[in-house]
Amino acid sequence: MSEIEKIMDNLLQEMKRGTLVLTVLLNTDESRYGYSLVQSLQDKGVEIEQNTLYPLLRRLEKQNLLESSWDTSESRPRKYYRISREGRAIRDSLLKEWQRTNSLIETMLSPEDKI
Amino acid sequence: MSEIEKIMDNLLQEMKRGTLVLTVLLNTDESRYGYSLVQSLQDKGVEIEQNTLYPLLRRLEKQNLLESSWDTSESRPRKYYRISREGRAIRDSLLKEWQRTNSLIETMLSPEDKI
DNA sequence: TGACATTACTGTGCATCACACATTATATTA
DNA sequence: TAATATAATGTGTGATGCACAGTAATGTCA
Repeated sequence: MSEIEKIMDNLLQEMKRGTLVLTVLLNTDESRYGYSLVQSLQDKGVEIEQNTLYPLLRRLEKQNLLESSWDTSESRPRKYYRISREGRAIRDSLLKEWQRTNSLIETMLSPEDKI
Repeated sequence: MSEIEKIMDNLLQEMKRGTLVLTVLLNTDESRYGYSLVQSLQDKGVEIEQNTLYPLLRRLEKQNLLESSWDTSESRPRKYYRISREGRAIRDSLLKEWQRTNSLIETMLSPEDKI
């Protein structure tokens, strides 16, 4: 991988980081378990790996943005996560901020701003 | 500051991080020096501090995404930065990725996705 | 039986920003 | 004249958080 590709990768990664939490919070209105979240996010075009998502889920639970419960009725036990009240508040704020930033970027693209 | 506010701050910060580089690259089509960039970005609603921007500018220069030149003709010397050819390529890719992510988020908000 | 899918968890390293601090010069005001 | 504000650039440290590279175990299908 060339130097410039490495730099590009880093920057893309950095950009993705900020959106991961929002993405998760936008997809846990219904209870979800880690593995299924990985699958469905990937289906939607969000590249996320297990070893990124699992620690993230646990962190969000610790911060009380997600609630969890085990389902042991099936053969393989699954840990289900669902967004909490606080999580919804955070999600909405993050969303607002995202949209604000998006407007800013659009503005920066507009012709009068480009000279 | 309450626990939840701290969490919120962290997340907002995290989200901002990924966009800083793009923001800078979108505002250096004309030569700019650090101080003026801070001012104009703040005017546009992008909160950025000197001690964040200056290291960032130097990093981007090191990565050849920005080019710099000193203007010593005025009383106070100023270091001007301008986006490079590689910088433009990176900027365009980042922008595409941003817009792609924005679409994803919009999709996640759509009713059929919310059950 | 062997390969692959499903499901969860962990430890280390690297990159980056925020915060605090430092430095110099000029302009303004007390 | 002294103090303060503004212009302008720089550095060092700490916290955070993801990616990468694993481990582990069960279920399914060829």
